[in-house]
Amino acid sequence: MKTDKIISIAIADDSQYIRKGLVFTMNTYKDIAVDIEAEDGVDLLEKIETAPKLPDVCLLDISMPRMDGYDALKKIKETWPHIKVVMLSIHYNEFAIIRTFKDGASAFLPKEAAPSELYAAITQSYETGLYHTEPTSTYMSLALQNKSIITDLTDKEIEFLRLACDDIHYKEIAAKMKVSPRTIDSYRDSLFAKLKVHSRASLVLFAIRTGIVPTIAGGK
Amino acid sequence: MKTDKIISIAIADDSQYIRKGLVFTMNTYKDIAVDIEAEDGVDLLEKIETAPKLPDVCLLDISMPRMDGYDALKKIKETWPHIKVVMLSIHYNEFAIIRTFKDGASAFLPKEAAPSELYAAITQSYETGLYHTEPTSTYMSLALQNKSIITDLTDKEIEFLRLACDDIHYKEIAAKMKVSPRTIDSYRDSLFAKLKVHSRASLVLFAIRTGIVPTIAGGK
DNA sequence: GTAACAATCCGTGAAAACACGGTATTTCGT
DNA sequence: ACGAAATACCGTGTTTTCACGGATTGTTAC
Repeated sequence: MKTDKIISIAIADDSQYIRKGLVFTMNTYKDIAVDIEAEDGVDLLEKIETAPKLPDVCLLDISMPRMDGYDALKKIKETWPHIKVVMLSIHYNEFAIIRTFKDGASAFLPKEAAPSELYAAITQSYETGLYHTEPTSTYMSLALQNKSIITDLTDKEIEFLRLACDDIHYKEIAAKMKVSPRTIDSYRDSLFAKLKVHSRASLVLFAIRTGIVPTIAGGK
Repeated sequence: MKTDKIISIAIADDSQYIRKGLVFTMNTYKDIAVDIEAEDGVDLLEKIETAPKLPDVCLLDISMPRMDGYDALKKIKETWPHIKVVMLSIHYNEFAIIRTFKDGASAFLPKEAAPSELYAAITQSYETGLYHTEPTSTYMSLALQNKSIITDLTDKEIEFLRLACDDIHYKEIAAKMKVSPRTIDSYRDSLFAKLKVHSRASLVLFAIRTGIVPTIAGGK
């Protein structure tokens, strides 16, 4: 490595066994030290605030209770823009990748990434602020050219999406969102167009696969 | 412990970091030895077959590529009925629990279970063949009294369920299953009744939350 | 100030999904 | 060999979902 500094990292993941595995793996690298372990976004932010010194890089999962990785990333980059964030998630798809890079992530790896790739992502993010792999750079350039499947989703669309993942009719969603059922049709139609799907079942799949709605009930 | 024998266990989970965390955790107990590590059901069965001696207990995840935990459990109990199986999964719900106990599982723990509970489940499964916790024994007695939400799902219903988790109409599912669209209606209606839901969106949620359909696309 | 764009809202008709109420056929215990 | 129960199958009508085309408001760019 260019520098002999020891990179201080924080790890946030709700599974204690994954945390243990990651800490164990990272500790095999001499120039990396795991200084913070957190089990969700809220926990992570608290621990960063009270730590004697800020971490250089955060390793973030997406699906976590209380505060998920999307929101934690946003907060971190707002508060400490120089902290680099490496996403590490099972939700490895176009939407999640574009969304997190837009919010300032430095890298995005799938959860099955090899330790050596994780190490490369952390050190390069620390040194240059960015680490791209084949899928992530492809998605990014498509997004820049507006050729991406997915453009931004609005807050209303995300709210609708969450409510659509339940055993209720659009009429009831309209009541909960306090808008007309016709407006719900519009949210749905615009989501269909953006995601290139044609059924509510597909919306549910999208919501779960991106982590917008938790896999397990009552998670978020 | 009653016995001073060292319990030989096998671990199957598709995440290398979870495997590492579990091995690390289990190795802190003197009377447990992790002798087999596998990344999916197929891998596990191969390794059990070629091992110098059979494991006493298997620790099984549900969602894995190639062969999932449901099928791996079935194969193990068919081939080596005396091997005890402890399920350890994020899919901790009534359906998954009842289904795996019917197929001969000895215990079912959620993925966030503490190491001490995991240890208790393994040792007690080894000694008595069963380890129940509050949720699992409640679900089991409800199932015995036929008061359970979910009775068994037929093979056709599960096949339909998998196909329903896609952006296609029932008509196309009927074509793929080579039955009339009316028959598809029946599969759907009987699933609605068994699961007490009223929409296809809910079927998708059920399929993902039980692990019948993988969270990530193209997984199984 | 207005063109361009995005977000919100809406009417209508066609298509799909869903509810209800059935009939064969098979399986299984006795 | 029999009835009970589970499975596979189907017709019809209602409700919901979806597609298409359009109107209104608010924001930004110049």
